[in-house]
Amino acid sequence: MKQAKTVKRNSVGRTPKTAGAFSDPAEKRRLLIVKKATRLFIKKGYSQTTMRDIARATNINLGNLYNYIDSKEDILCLSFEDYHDPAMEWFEREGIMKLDDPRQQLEKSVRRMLVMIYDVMNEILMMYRETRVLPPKFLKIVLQKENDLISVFEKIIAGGAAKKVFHVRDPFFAANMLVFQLSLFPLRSWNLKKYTREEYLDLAQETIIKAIISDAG
Amino acid sequence: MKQAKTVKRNSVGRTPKTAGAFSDPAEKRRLLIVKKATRLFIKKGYSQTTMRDIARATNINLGNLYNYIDSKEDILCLSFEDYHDPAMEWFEREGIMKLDDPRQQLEKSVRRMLVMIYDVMNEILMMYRETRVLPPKFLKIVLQKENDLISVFEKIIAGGAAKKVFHVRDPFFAANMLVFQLSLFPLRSWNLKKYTREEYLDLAQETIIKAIISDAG
Amino acid sequence: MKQAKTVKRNSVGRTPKTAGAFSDPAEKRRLLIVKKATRLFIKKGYSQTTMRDIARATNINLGNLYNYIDSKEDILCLSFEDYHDPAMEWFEREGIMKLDDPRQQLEKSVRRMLVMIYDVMNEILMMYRETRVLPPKFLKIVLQKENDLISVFEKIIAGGAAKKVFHVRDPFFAANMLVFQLSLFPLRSWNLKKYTREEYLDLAQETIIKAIISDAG
Amino acid sequence: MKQAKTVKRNSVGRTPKTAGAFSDPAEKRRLLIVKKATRLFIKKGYSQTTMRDIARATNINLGNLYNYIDSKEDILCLSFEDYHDPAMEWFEREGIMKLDDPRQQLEKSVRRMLVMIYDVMNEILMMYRETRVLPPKFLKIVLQKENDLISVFEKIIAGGAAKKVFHVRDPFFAANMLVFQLSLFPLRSWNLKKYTREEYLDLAQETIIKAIISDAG
DNA sequence: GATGAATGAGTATTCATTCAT
DNA sequence: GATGAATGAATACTCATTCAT
Repeated sequence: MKQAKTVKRNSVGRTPKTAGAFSDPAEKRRLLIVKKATRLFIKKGYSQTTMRDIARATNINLGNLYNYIDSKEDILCLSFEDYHDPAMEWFEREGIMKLDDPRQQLEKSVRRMLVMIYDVMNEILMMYRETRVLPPKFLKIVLQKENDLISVFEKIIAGGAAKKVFHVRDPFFAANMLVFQLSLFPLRSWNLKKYTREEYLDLAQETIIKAIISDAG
Repeated sequence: MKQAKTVKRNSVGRTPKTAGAFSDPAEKRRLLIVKKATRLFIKKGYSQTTMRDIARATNINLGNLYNYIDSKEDILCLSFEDYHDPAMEWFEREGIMKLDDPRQQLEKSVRRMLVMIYDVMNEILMMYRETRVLPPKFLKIVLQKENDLISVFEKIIAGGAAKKVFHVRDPFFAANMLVFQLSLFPLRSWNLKKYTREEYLDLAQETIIKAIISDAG
Repeated sequence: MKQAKTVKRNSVGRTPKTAGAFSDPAEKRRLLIVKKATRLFIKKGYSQTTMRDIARATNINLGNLYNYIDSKEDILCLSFEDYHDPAMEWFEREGIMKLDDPRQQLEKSVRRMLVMIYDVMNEILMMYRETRVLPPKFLKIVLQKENDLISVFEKIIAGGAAKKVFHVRDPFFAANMLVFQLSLFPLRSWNLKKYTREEYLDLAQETIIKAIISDAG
Repeated sequence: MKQAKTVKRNSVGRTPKTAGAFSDPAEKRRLLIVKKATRLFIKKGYSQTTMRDIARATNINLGNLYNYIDSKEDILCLSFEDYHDPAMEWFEREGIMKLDDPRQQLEKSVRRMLVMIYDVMNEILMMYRETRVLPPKFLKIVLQKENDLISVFEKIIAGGAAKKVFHVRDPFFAANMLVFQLSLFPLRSWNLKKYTREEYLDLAQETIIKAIISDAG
């Protein structure tokens, strides 16, 4: 919040991801911090996690921590990053948007997203909870990424509707609801414990897709 | 060392709601505190809201505040209360469970819940975010109330399925998804601003119900 | 500490003890306060006892309390009073100082003091502990009263020494030690629990007197 | 929620006293805190001494204080420690218990204890006053140490009684009284100011011992 | 005299962040 | 880069005392 400091403050605006990024020991250290801190944020909440907690968890001296990150808030921002990118990359990689069959397109996408989200459910929950703490500038970026995912689904739905395979009145709204439904598990896991991972995935997929496909009304 | 306080500690054990409750000026004051504090929790988050903030917002002296509430946590608990009860009361009052037509039953219920939730969206969002801060004992109560609502919808869905009006594989899961979908607006309002209240309500209702009724798969 | 307020502030300088003192309902109330507060001071210590505690214990409204006493400190002062007077009165009443036999004089006095102190041991302990809180002016009075008792014993001892019945080098010192020894039980009761009241009284009396009488050295 | 602190919490469990303890600058700092705080406790009482007072007195920043101690109570506990150990160590070192002559044994012991107590009279007084504040667990330890001293004297007295040198009915009681008498000066110094240190020591020693030795009754 | 709400200064403790070494 | 002590502002909560009714 303070000010653009020196150089380090690439955190929010960063994503260097140059080839050498992971061989950079400083980057590696930063990653460790974010990972451990995220675990703590998940367990105790952002506000209740102290820098001392993070120092202890990472085995990095409290003062030294600040050689890698700028502020506690900074860690949260770094923690938020990268949770959408893998999703978008998967769409790219799998060439989903080039599929002809809308139904297959939808099914594959929904299944994949459900799986990805299920596996990082704790992080998702944390994000829902701690979003408010984000600095506005960073919040915008996060919301934009969320929007990107919604746009992808909007396209898929609109495409299927054009081909009369899907029956939705408003593709944008449907995409919003769909993406929201993907988070059912992270936000309600306390009530869904009786299902196995596979049971959940099947049920969720079926329920989500039915609303797009069916023409009942 | 503490001491058995006085009676005040009705917070977790429920507000009395006796006929005279609202004529009790102390009760009124407590209500004011909770209301103003809730606004602050919504705006800044629970942890970031200080007791001084609350004192300022209520125009009640900081020390005096503690004549009405026991602790900051206490205020949060009081704030959580009463958000589910109106829902359950409505079901009772309207005799929803006695309706014969499952479709009508479902439509009326979903519409009503969407409306109620839309109108307290900020409070709902706050609850999603601050749940972790709740003392375990109180958390249990809150989750139980949430469960009550799910149970009602589970009954409606199971009833309609028995009559072959609805087509769902797992009524419990469907009820969970349905109740979750009701919160679409509070949790994603930032992306749904382009819809008017009525537009949103119609779209949401249609989308939610379609997944229950349709037999496509 | 504040100031000599109105009239009420007779507390420290008081001892009205007029015939009507106890029929004065205000005085009665004050007495109740002091008695109950003393109990609390004994149990929890002066600093740890709050005015709210005292209000609860006396069933007198917190604000109303201040119609009878001036301050918390005031209560402590009132509590200190009157613990020496009964002792001095006993000496007067019994005509101890007029006895001829120094040994009998000493024995009767020591026994009586031991009994009196044993029966208010908690109050004595409290006084040892909370003396520091007393306002200097009042402290002086208390110490003076303590001194009065020492003086009485000094006279008895000096008298016995003159008659060659007692063998002490320094009657003033001996009196100091004697009066101090009287408080053995209040200050060390945790280690003397195995004695009955009578056992303790006998042992203490014997030990105290032996040091005065004997000529061994 | 707390967290297992670090190692610091050796307070109740005793200071390590390893050879290097005093070269440890942190230990030195802690010692400074305890020493300065003890002075304040003596002067103003524990409850009336604030952490800010202690910070000011030690010239250590208020927050920084907590890098060395865990709580205010912790300081009091640390302050209580070590006041009995030197006594017991002296008995060991001087081989007092191995002396044959009970009278010499008693005289040396009483003299030494009187001296030691005289020189820390303020601390002793403080302990009498603030004992109540101690956490029960720690209180037990303190009382045990007190008991150790009493036991030593009990042995000496019993030994002398067996040899018909001392004449006491109940060695345990006599030891209790004796140890109590040792504290005459700390608790009554306000009335003994007219004696020099040596005068006091001589008088006290004589008085205490006479009660043990003499067979008058 | 009785009530209970109000006041405001104070309390121990915490914590993100900085800095000298 | 690493260390751990230092900083100072903040935090929830308390309490003796006052005051309007």
